[in-house]
Amino acid sequence: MKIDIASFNEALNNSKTVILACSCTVRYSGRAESFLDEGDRIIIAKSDGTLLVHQPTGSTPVNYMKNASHQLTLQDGKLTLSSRSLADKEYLDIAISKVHYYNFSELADSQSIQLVGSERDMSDMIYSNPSLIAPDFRPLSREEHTKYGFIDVFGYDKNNTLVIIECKRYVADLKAVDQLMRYIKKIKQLKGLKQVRGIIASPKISPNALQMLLDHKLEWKKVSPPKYMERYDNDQKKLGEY
Amino acid sequence: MKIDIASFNEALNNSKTVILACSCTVRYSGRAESFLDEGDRIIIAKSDGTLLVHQPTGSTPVNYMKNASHQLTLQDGKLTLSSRSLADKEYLDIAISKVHYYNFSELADSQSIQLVGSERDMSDMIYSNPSLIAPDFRPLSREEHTKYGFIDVFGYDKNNTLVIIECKRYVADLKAVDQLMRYIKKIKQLKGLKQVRGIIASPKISPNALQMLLDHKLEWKKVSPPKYMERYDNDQKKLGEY
DNA sequence: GGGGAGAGATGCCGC
DNA sequence: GCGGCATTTCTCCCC
Repeated sequence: MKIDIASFNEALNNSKTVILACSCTVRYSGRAESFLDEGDRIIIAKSDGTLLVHQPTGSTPVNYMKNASHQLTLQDGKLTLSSRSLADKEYLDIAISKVHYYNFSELADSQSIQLVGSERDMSDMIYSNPSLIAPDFRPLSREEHTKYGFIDVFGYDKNNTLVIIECKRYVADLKAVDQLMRYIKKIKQLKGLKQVRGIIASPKISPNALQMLLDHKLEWKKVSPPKYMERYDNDQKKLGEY
Repeated sequence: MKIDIASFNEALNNSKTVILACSCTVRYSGRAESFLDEGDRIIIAKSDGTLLVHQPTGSTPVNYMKNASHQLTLQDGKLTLSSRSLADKEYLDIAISKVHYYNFSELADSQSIQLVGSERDMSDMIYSNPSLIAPDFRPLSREEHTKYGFIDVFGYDKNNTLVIIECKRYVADLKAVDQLMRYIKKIKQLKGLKQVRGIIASPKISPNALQMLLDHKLEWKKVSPPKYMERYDNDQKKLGEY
């Protein structure tokens, strides 16, 4: 397929979203260096300077650029799409041997995604329902970004011992234990406390992480992140059943 | 633009890569729940069951599916692209109000990317050039996946003290120190050693991470990941200058 | 802009 | 399959 270089570049420079399917090689230089030999790819160029190179399989782009400007050139019969981010010192060059098809249009989207079920939702839930941790647990605050560190929830147990809770939305791993231990060490140091309880709240925990927790006399409490929309949908279904 | 539902579904079911630009809403339910209100998006459906929903800005897909099967349906005048991954219990529905354009074709790509400058390349470099760490450093092995943990490089210094090196390709942070400390603790325990040196090798380190390192009598050595291709290019340029 | 941490993280490798 | 970990991580939030 023939490509109209002038109109293609005009689209790139006029806030259009450009799609190009082609056979090409890709060379990248920036934070690392990469080369991708000849093959068919889908290329997306967005108005914000994003450029994505997708192979026919896989969910992540094989190459990409951010905050870059792109230009299509034809020199000595070689068609090249170049992307440059001078600020980040990143360079990407696509040598195109065959254009399968391309398209572009002005796209408008002012919406942002609403998502439920994050770790933040989990700590909110625990704060509102402290009995999920223990019957006598009293959450004190949810100061994520304070001088004490970015702690998900902390409070006191029935013996007035300070409790630090680290939430994980899926499997808690060794890194989660590292994190909890680091927070506990810092809090002990800052508040001059001898004893602080540490709890990981997650639906699952890896065996090694659990072992490490127990080795350091820390605790695990099984808690799952909330999914309000799902509950809403289920409620709606139930209503419909009547 | 009108869409040919039968041929669209045939493309989805016959290993084609499908591109669709449209105005739509997106609902997802699976590991979490999400909703995205009306706006223009680019949708990519790959032959391996990947589905990506891209907004006109941003480098990451706003929604996505993996290992799913997709189907376009028209019911009561409502055009819907549904993606299902029964194995993962994930569901994504795109309600399409307007089709801007679409395209599909059989894409062939047997290449995989060659990348230089990773953490692995860095540990290889240190293993080959131990003087990057210290004049008398003797690397012993690069057993990344052993019972001792996934240690990048370890060896002995001039006093025959065991040295563990953790490489980071960019800024070493608190998590990197956590990791190094965990490895050291484990090695001390397994080998019954009293003293083990721990070194983070990275081009940069965050102030707090450096503080934490020094607090625990660990060390930082400034090392940058190699970029062979860049060097090759520079050599070529230099050659051209003569 | 840098630091810290989550993510529907993803992808890779090893067991 | 799970576990551990890097990633051109990306993204958000706060200082």
